[in-house]
Parts: sequence; structure tokens; C-alpha cells
Amino acid sequence: MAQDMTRRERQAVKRRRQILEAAAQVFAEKGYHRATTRDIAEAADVAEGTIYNYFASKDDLLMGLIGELAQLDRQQAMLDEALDQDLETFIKSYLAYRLGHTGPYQRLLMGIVPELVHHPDLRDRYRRDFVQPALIMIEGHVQRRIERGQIRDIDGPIITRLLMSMLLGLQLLLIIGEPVTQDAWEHPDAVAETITGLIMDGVRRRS
Amino acid sequence: MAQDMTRRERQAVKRRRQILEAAAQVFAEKGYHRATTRDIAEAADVAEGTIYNYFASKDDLLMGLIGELAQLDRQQAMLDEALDQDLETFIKSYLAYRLGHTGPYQRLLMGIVPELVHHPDLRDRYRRDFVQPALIMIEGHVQRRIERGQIRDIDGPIITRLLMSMLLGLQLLLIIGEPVTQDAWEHPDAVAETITGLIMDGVRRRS
Amino acid sequence: MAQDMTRRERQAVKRRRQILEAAAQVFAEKGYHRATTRDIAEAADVAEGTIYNYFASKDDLLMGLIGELAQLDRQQAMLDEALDQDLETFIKSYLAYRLGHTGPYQRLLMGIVPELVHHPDLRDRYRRDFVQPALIMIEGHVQRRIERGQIRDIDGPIITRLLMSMLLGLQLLLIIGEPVTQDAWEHPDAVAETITGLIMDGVRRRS
Amino acid sequence: MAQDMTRRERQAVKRRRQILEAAAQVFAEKGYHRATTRDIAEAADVAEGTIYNYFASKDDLLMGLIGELAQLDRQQAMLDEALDQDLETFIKSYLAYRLGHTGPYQRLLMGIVPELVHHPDLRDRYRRDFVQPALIMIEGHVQRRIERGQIRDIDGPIITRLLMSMLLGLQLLLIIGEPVTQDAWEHPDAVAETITGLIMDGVRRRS
DNA sequence: TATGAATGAGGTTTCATTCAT
DNA sequence: AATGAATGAAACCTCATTCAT
Repeated sequence: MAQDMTRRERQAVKRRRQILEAAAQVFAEKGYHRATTRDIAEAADVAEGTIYNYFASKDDLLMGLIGELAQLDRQQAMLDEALDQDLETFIKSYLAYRLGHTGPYQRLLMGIVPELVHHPDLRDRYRRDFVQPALIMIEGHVQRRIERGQIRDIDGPIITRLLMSMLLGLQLLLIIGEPVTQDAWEHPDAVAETITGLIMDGVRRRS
Repeated sequence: MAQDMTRRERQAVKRRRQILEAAAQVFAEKGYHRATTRDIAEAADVAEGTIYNYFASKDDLLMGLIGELAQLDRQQAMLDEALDQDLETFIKSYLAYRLGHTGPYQRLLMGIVPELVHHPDLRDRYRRDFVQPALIMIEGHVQRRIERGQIRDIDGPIITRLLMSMLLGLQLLLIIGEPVTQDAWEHPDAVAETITGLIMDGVRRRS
Repeated sequence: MAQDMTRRERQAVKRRRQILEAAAQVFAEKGYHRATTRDIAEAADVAEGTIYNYFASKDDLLMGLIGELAQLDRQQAMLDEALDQDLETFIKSYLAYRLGHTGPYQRLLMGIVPELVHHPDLRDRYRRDFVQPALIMIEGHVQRRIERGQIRDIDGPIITRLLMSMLLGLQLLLIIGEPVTQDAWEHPDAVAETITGLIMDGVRRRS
Repeated sequence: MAQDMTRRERQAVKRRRQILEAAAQVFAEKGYHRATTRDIAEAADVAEGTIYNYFASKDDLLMGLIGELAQLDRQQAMLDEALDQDLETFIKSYLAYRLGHTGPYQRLLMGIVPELVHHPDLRDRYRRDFVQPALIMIEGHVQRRIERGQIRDIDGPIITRLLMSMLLGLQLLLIIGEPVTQDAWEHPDAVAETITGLIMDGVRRRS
């Protein structure tokens, strides 16, 4: 599709991305409210006014970031390919994927999540564009595993939410700098192993 | 200790608390940045200037709230009392406590947590005074359960974080209005049951 | 009533007037759109922020000016007292009053009238608070003159509007600096005489 | 003269007029200050930059419009043709012309007049090119009527201003939505009759 | 100690104008 | 000559903080 664009259009797409990336960076650094449009303009190396040629408002920048988040998230393909994997292998590789991509992904998250609490529009869009699709995919995957008899017949939708909650929560612990979690992150494989153990077998002691 | 204070001192302590409670309420309602000192003064029924006789700045109010938060949190007693309960009963009642309908405490958290992300001082203090003790307590609890042979010998610290993560994540899903989660919340007991099932036995199918 | 006010209240009233007078002056000088809040603040010798302790917005200043206009206008008493005057004497003295007060009054008008065209709220309030009361009073006066047989039995309401139109229009001509009108204004008595002549007897030549 | 131009020059003249017409329309709609160059460019279906190939600035557009205004105004021809009409017939038809339902010309005036007040250059040019000629013509007309003995020997220049004032004032009353005036406007002939009556015979009761 | 009016720095946003293409 | 993205000055307004009373 890119080759159908005029040079001007390509320039515009590039400029938009440039501003969005600057916004992501500044929001991650300072948080939404402490980030000024001047900060963003400087980070993007454009004039303040230029921002408003691409985004209607500062809020709209936040909305735009959701789009970036959604694009960053390439779970679907991964989940589909993974359906035939051994269950434990799958969980591990999925966790590795989710928790490994926290680099650029988490920076965006740090800029966005705090705002969700008091920003209804953003919240709705975050849910619709980002969380909901992921949930649906995971849920479908879980369901098929149940049908194949690979996992026991439990409440798929709820388990799906619990799994996603755990991931979201871990990211929050990382964000607030919980030290044990941070240290554990040094060995993502070991973390994945522990999580897999919890998900597969729970904590009950068996004789 | 209160009896050592002069009446004037007691008055000051009371006034301080009055302002802090107003701040908590307003922060919970609007979030830190959208809450104005005027809002807080009105909620506390004092003049704006009066706030500055008790707190150095708006940020200082946030700092002050951490102390209140820690005091508000009654986990310790609960966890201690619960040690002798049957494991499944305990998990259920703890979940009921944590997820119990968003009280003033939760709302306050929603007002403050966003600030934690980008406010190092506050974050450190929050972690030190509030999250870390809770984690340590849960961790100790888990450890003692392991020692008693009630749960299998797994990585206690990590499991502790995973459990807390799950709770944080669930709260996030609720905040953003994820519909399945919200619907499930209509029957908290059933949710607690499913979570307990996951934590206790995992998802593996057993013959 | 002023003696019932606390000193603070008196101060507030005074400050409000001070800002409003500055706004009137700056609007008169530069017009609404070219007048900046900074200009007004400087003219009022207060900080920009102070303006917003007394007025919700720049628009609100305009609204506030209407109130001043209405207060400036003391027609009622005058008209009532004048009822018993000889008709020609009355017209002359009324004209002298209206056209003589153009000093401070016209400066306000210059700031406000231009905005009426594209500012519905202001327009409605101007009509309601200022034009309408004046029209009603004049109309009543005209009616009573008709009943007394002092003027012929013509369409009172319309004549009232025509008279007021003439006054409003003259002020507009003055505003745009029409030279003949300005020169004529040097001799207000002569103008009043001509207007009285027109109103009383029209232009028709009589044998 | 048009045949002396190259095609390029004719094109330029046409483009200039196209922009000027767009400006007239947008100024009429929103008023000068609320009209943006972007609005004008869109209405003219050219790029914003193009405007500046034909006009030095936004203010210059206003200056350009004066010329158009003068051309739009067809009073002269009308007045000349009307000289031989019966006086009352003339007044009625002139009123019908002036007060005739607010055409594009009136709307344009509404967009520009506010600027006259505080824009000396524009005001002078407007007065010189537009108001003054009209006044002179009406004045001449009145003068000739006097000479013909159709109206009594009164102060022509002043009466001229009074008549125009009345018209301006009526337009103001209409602009601000004065209800009686608006209602009366439903029957323009009756209004014209009343005005004619006032102008011809005044209000004095005659035995 | 309590007050709240005054402050003014700084925020977001608009828009006339420029200029490389 | 036409374009329209980029510019950045400047507008309005908010609000944490101060300080005279």
C-alpha cells in the first residue's frame, strides 16, 4: 500500500508516527499530566503547532497511542500457530512473548494505563481495541484446549480473565518497581516455569 | 499519646486529618491532577490557605495519604487470624476481602496509583510502607502453609507476586469495564470459587 | 445597602467595577477581539488571573458591561417627570439627555455593539436588559401623549421603534466618524431642534 | 478593458474575485475575527497559501471588499430614476429597497461593520467610498426636492443623516431580534406607510 | 491560626503567515 | 502560480501558592 502514496502522504504518515513516538516517550517519562505539549514537540523536533496538524488535542495523542499498542500486539498469529504445541510448552512460550516484549510495550503502557482510571473515552477504546481482542483470542484458544481434552472442563471465560489479569498485574508490579518481581525478571524462563506450574497444577500438595 | 497534647495540638491533629480525608475523597473522585486545592479546601470546609498551614504542597498531601493508606489496610490482622483456617476457606475469604465491592479504600487507590508511576518519592514510600509489608505478610503466610505441608514446595515469593498480580489485574479489568469480568462480579462467590480452583489445582486435566 | 457589607465585600465590588471599567475602556479602544485579557489586566492594574476571580470568561466581561449600560441608563425617572412638559420641550430635553450622555455611554457602546451581530447570548441580553425596557417606557409615554391628544393617533409601538432607531443610528454614524454628523454635534441644541421639527411636523411643505 | 488583458491576467482577476467572494461569504457568516483564512480558502476552493498571492494579509481582504461593496450598491441609479416619482411613492420604494429582506449585501455588511469601528484605515475608506457617496446622493435628492418645493425648507444635510440613522437603527433592532420590530416586518408595506407618515407629517396633532 | 483575594507562571490551543516543493 | 505543512507568537484560562488582614 505504501507505494500508492504520494511523497506527501508518506511524509505525513512518517510525521504522525514521529510525533506519536515522541508522545509515548514523554508520557512514559513524565506521565500524561506532567508532559507538556512543548515537551512532546521538542522530543519530536517539531513546532508545537505542528502537533495539532496531526492530532486534535493532547487527549487525542493518548487515543492515538492506543492504535500503536494494538499494532504492537501480534498475539493472534502466535496463538493460532501455537494451538498444536504441547500445553506446557505453549504456556511458556506465550509468557515469554508477553513478558519479553515489555520493553517498548511497557513504556507505552506506563504512559497510558494511569490515565485509564479517570478517562472514560480512553478506557473504552483501550478495552475495545486492545484488551477485548486479546481476551477473545485467548478464550477461543482455551476453549479449543478444553474440547481437545487438554485442560479440564473449567469456566473458560473466567480462567481467561484470570490469566490476563495475572499478566496485567505483573506489569503493574514491574512498573511500580517491586524489587522481587524485578529481580525475578532477570530470569524470565524461571518465572515462566513457575507460572506454568501454578497454572497447570495449582498450589495443592499432592501425595 | 493523645493525652500528652495540649488542646491546641489535638486541634491541629484533627484539622490535619480533616484535610487529608478531604484530599483522599477528592483524589479518589477526580484523580490527583484534576483535583484542585480549591476542591480539597471545599471538601474539607476550610480555606485554601489553611491547607498550607498543614502541608507544604499538594504533593505533600499525597505523601501524607500514604500513611493513612497503610493505616486503612487491615490485611495484617486478617492474615494472622486466618492462618489456622482451612486453605480453601482462607483463599475465598481473602479474595472476598480484596475484591469486595470497591470501598473508599479502593477508590482512593485509583486516585493515587496513577501518580505512583511517575513520582519516584511517592512510589518508593508507597512500596516501602504499603505494598512491601503486604507482600511480606502474604509471603510469610504462604511460607508457613508450605512448612505445614498444606501447599506444595514451590517458589513462595514468586507465587505471592503472582497472586497479588492476579488481584491487581482483576481490578484493572474492572476499572476498564471488561464486561465478562463485570458480569462475573455479580456473583463474587462463584468467582472466588473459580479462582480458588485455579490456585489450588491448576488447569491440568487429571484422569 | 453598602453599609451592610463587610470591608471585603466592598473591596470586591470595587474591584469588580475597576475591572469592568478597564474592559470597557479597552474594548472601546481596540474592539472586543483585539483586546486581550492582558490589556484589560494592565488597564485595571491587576494580574490577569484576578480577572477570572470576578468574571468567568472574556465573554462574561461583555455580559457584565450590559449591566453597566443598564445602570447608566436612567431614562425612566426622566420620562416620568417629563410627562407634563410641553411636547416640544420634552423632545428637546430628552434628545439632549440621550445625545449628551454619549461620552461614557458611547465608549461602552463602541465596545459592545459590534459584538451583537455575531454573539447571540449577548444580543439577547442587550435586548432584554437595555433596549426592551427603554422601548416599553417610551412606548408608554407616547401612548399617554396620544390619550391626552397631544400627538395624533398613530401607531405608537412602531413610532416608538422609529424614534429609538433614529437615536441608535445617529450613534452609529458618530461611531464611524461621519463628518457632517460630527460637526453638527458641536451644536446639540440645533440638532435637537431639527430632530424635533422632523418628529413634530415631518418634511411636507405646507402652504 | 478586459480585452487588453492577456489570458493570464484575466485568470488572475477572476481568481482574485473568487477569493474575495469567498471572503465576503465567510465574513458575513462568522464575522471578521471568527473567520479563518482556512475557512476562506475552503470557501474559495483554493489553498490557504494562494490567498497570499493575491492579498497581502487578511486585513487586505477587508480592504478589497470595500470596492466590491461599493459596486454592489445600486442606490445611485435608483435614486436618480426616482427623482420624478411622487414623494410618498418614492419614500416607500426606497424603504422597500433598503429594508428589503436581508440579502447577501446586508449579511456582508454585518460581517464587516464591526470592524469599521476600530479599524481606522478601513473606516475611512468605507466612509469615503461607500457611506459618503450615498449620503451625498440622498442629500442631493433631498435638496432638489426642496428646490422643487416638494418638501419644506429644512436642514437638508441633517435630515439626510436622520433618515439614514433611522434605517441603520432599524437594522440594529432587527439584528438584536426586537420582537415588535420583527413582527412589524411581516408587513413591510404597513411599516413603510407608517415611516412615510412620520417623515411627511410628523406626530403633531392637527385639528 | 484562618482566611481567600491576588498572583503569574505555565498550560493547551488557534491561526495568520511563510516557504520549500 | 499553487500548494499546504510547518511555524511560533500569542490568546485565553487554570491553579498552586503567597500574604496582608
